Amino acid sequence: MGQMVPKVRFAPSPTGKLHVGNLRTALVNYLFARQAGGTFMLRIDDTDTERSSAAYEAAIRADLTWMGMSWDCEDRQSDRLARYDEALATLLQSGRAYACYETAEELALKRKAQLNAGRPPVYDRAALKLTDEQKAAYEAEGRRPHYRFKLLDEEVAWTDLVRGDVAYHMSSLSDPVIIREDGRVIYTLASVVDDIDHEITAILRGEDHVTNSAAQIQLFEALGASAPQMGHLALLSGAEGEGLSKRLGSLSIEELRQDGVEPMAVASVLGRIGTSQSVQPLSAMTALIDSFDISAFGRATAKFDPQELHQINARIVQQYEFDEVKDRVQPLGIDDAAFWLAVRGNLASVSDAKIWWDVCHSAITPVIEDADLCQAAISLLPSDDITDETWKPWTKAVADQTGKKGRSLFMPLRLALTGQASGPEMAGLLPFLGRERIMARLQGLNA
RNA sequence: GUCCCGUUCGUCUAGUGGUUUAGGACACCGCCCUUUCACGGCGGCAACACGGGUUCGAAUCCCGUACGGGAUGCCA
Repeated sequence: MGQMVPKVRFAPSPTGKLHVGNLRTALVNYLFARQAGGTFMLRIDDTDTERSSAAYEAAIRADLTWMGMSWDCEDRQSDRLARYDEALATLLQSGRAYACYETAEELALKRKAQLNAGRPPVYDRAALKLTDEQKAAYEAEGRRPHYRFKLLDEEVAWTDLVRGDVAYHMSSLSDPVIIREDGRVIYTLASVVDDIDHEITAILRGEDHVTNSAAQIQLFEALGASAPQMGHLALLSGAEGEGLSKRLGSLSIEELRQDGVEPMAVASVLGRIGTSQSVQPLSAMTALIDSFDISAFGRATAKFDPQELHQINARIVQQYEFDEVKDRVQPLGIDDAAFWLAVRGNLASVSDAKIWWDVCHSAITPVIEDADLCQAAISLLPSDDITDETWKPWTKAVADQTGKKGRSLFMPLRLALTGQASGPEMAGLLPFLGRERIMARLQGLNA
């Protein structure tokens, strides 16, 4: 079993945008498959037709593609409805599924009553006792049945890929509804049927699914299959410890992308957070794949800090060669490898290069902190071509003449030449400024 | 309410009864390097949620408490 080639799936429901919690699940599945030379499948879980939309599905695909996570095959639940009907028939025949006629309101009422009585809100299986006459009467009334899967009252145990031995008593669980009153299948059933048909070997998902998994293990067995391996990742929380995975709006991947976050920064953080491996800026997915280890994931909720993401991002950006960002900076008007090299060390995002491009190519308002020093600099600027060799002798000469050194020598020049207190190495920036701007800015002129 | 799960430096964690003055990474602070910032090098600060118990000995085992998370849907 340990030698089998894994086949895993990421099964989003297209009812919202991907957020960091979702994407982490996808990434873990992807890495798990890729490391073992297995198969990574994308499955669209669109059984909830009311909430699903094509736009969300497109957004999910776009996010995965942007991340560089390719999938080997895909399927969608809405294309497989006939298979779910067959599964229901099988279950009905073996007595593991049964028709129910309560309305949603009646069930809500029952739950409330149980809660008030201090009992767990478990479905009482009243429908199991219905006679054929009673069922006929409901049907005559216009009620359509929904179907539940009959849980076996026993302990379900499995060895979880991340949590180790897990055991769950089914007594506090309701028989899950698997087919709605209107005939549409519910995820609980559809997912199991798909996993069987697609021969999924491991299900890696969030810890919010543990009770689902317990029930679904019985479903696998009732359908004549054995359950795949299960792995339940601890959820991520925000800085305040609040749950993240169910918060649709928070930290969408689309948003991160718009903020200039690199896909590998996202992968570097999400692939390592909550594990015993340290988060470090990895510039290639292969590095993450090679080092992936499902057993390194902890069981405790990990805090996701967007600031850490941005730090990792900056370091990845600073390592890029011009060729790697060419396609993105050219539209900004930047087509100069030397310039990229000169400024990359101070960027937080690729598009920040534009800030320094503008400093070199458009007018700015210089900050004159030490006018005397600037005058000295003007008179001492070498007359030959300005290169990255110019800065050192020039500032040396200014230092000799003015007696200034260190910060008091340096900062006024930086402020005058760039208008900013920090930035890329001045020696490298100087050639791109050009003599004219240098002279003008040292005089305090907008140039 | 009930059922699961979790709780070690600011953060992610190592640690499965003695080898631990609790280790690493990131962050932070300092020094060095660089006549800015960053990078790099060196160093530093900093944690076993609480209370009982078991034991010669507990971060590690047991019980309880607190706090947090998840589940409890004709959502996924």
